[in-house]
Amino acid sequence: MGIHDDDACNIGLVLRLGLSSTVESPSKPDSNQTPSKNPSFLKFEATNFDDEPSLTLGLSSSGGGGDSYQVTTAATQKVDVKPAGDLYRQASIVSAVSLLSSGKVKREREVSSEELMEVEKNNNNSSRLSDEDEEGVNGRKKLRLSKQQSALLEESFKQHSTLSPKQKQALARQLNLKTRQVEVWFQNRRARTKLKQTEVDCELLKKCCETLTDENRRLQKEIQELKALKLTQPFYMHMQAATLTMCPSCEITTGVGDANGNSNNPFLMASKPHHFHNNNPLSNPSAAC
DNA sequence: ATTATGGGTTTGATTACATCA
DNA sequence: GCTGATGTAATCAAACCCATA
Repeated sequence: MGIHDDDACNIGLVLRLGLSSTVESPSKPDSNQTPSKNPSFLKFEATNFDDEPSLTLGLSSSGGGGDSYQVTTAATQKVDVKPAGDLYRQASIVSAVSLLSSGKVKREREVSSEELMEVEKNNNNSSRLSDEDEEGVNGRKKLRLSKQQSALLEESFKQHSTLSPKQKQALARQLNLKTRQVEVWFQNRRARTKLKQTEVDCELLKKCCETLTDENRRLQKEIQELKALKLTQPFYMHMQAATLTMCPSCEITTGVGDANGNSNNPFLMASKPHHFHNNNPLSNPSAAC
């Protein structure tokens, strides 16, 4: 799966505050969806006190929109595997890399010429089911890739997160590894990249959740204040309501007569800071604004 | 300063299962 | 429907790292 670093930034938040006690996300994933098909879906239920304004924050790999309470991120797209040209282009890199046996890295595996011969021999046996060879004799001896091998694998992974059989074989030859080992390395790399990205998404959503919870609490308080105000001066508020308009996307209430937002109306909400009007995607859930 | 060691982390490998041609 | 190839998810365990005594 090709997960790009900037995916984490490609998140839009929408916050709606309503008086109903339930909030439904129309674009939430199908409940039958298996985790493997939508692994990045996460959902948080924010505070919901007094059965009034409630908040749901979700993450889906599909684009959310409309009235959904969702955070969306474009994650885990499958990357098309192109023909092997890119890999072959790297052959010269590997050749050079294989000459650089510095031995300065503590964990780096020293590869003797005998080992290389052995691996080369094993490369001829590249079938998925026929790589069992030496395992049974020596027990589970774990291979440690050299720094150069790891570097080339990483380089290849940057270009293709999955490899065709021919690409695997070519790369295995260049690395003096078995095809199966290259295959396993890519499997693990994909899995761990995905896990890492999920953790990043999770942290991001936690922060979003905290932000939105605070905002929810603030708006809840604001509603209570307005209700109290309405009770004390019902007739005056009724008259003022006719002069108010509301932004449909972010529900900022403004006066009609003043384009600058200035008003001498003492009951307008504009005196409170509107937290979402900045460029920070984390604290700017209302993309519509 | 050196060494042993225990715990945490990284990573190569295996297994089970799903999907698709 | 069966089969083989290949993918993901979960897991194991060797190798490594590092703080501590």
